[in-house]
Amino acid sequence: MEVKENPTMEVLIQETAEKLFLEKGFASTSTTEIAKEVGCNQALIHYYFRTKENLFNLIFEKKFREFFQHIFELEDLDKLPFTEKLKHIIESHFDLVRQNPRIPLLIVTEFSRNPEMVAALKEKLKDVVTGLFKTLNDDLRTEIAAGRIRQVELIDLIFNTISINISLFLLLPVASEIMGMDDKQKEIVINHRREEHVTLILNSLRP
Amino acid sequence: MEVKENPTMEVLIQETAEKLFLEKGFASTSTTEIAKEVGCNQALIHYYFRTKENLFNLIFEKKFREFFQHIFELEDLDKLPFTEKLKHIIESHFDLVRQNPRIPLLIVTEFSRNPEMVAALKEKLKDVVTGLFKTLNDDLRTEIAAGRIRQVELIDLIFNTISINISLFLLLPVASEIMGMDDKQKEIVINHRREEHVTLILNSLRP
DNA sequence: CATTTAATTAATAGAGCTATTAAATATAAT
DNA sequence: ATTATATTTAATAGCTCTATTAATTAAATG
Repeated sequence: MEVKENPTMEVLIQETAEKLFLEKGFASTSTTEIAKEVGCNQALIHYYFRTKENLFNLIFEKKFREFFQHIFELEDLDKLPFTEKLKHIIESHFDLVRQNPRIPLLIVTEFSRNPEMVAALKEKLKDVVTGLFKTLNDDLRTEIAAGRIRQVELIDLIFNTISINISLFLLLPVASEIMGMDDKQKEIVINHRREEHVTLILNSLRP
Repeated sequence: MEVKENPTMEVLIQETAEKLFLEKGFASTSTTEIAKEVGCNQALIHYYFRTKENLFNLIFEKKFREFFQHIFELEDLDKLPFTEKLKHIIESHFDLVRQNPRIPLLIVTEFSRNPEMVAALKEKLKDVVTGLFKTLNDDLRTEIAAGRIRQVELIDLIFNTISINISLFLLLPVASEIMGMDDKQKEIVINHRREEHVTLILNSLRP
């Protein structure tokens, strides 16, 4: 095993492929194009990854896992009161999506191309999900019982959070074009929405 | 001008193309495939529409316009109190997306392929948008002034509604696969979420 | 009916894409 | 230094795709 000093061609290809697949999806990205952007021969991609599908699946799995792991990798929030905890979860999910704005789209579009792939990955989520969900659900039940929060299912709460966060970064490119916004304005909107999402979810939980 | 009795080849092609483009997007749908599904010669598609891009743009514009027009084609809600009006808007937007679950995805993905297209269509929205938004915003300001609703911008309210509605139908295919849901269960979830979306938005507006 | 026009097909040019193979070059090992 | 191994490239087979053209069939018109 050699130590990787400078970016190896293999990783350079993977990084470039990742960028292009996220930008344009599987079908619209050719190995020829990846090679051109990397500055290497097109056959090299097949030398390292054999098929385009292989390369894509590798990247997809990695991104998929990273993305969902981060969602549930929350530091010890135990000490915080429930709404503070929730606020923290919403915000860190928001930040995660902000840093990976195209991954939800990739997952959704890849799913129509190849439903088995996502199905195959669900196992990897099971335990990670049950972990956080169990304690969070206990907390939620306690709050509801104490009358501090309206009757609501955890799954709905999570769905609301994910929905509102991913939609922003899904729609922003289109919306900003329609409204003629520059980068600075987008930045302002994003920061504003970060607060709005917390307000939306937390306010909606009041009994 | 002839009366179209049976579906003409031209419209049959358009309908089939519409179906396939919505299912698999522009890049993954070939004119060869459309022809095969229609049961005609592949050249016929180019005879009627010259290019694949042409055919796609035609369909895209039509769907785009239909979709946004329906959003703002609300019957006279003037008599209703504000929250009732809002409830109605959320629900009818929900129903619109339910009937066209893949169009938001089409718009978003097409936008990365061809940003000018969406930019070009924004004109068609301007007047339609300003119409409803003006009166709705007046209502909203009145409610806020009267202390019946928290301080909120109309644009955020609309963004919240659109986000939560489109996300459901974007994520449901993936989520239902991960959770192993059948059609009946999906139906139940959809109906449940329809109520939850109204609750979420309306509750969040309380001062 | 004869002729013009429209609809449809067969054939194919031309391009790009994926994947493989064999040759060339660089790197490591003995 | 020589051999072995790994990396990279050139060339190309084999597909599939889009678009065009010319030929064929069907429909409409005078």
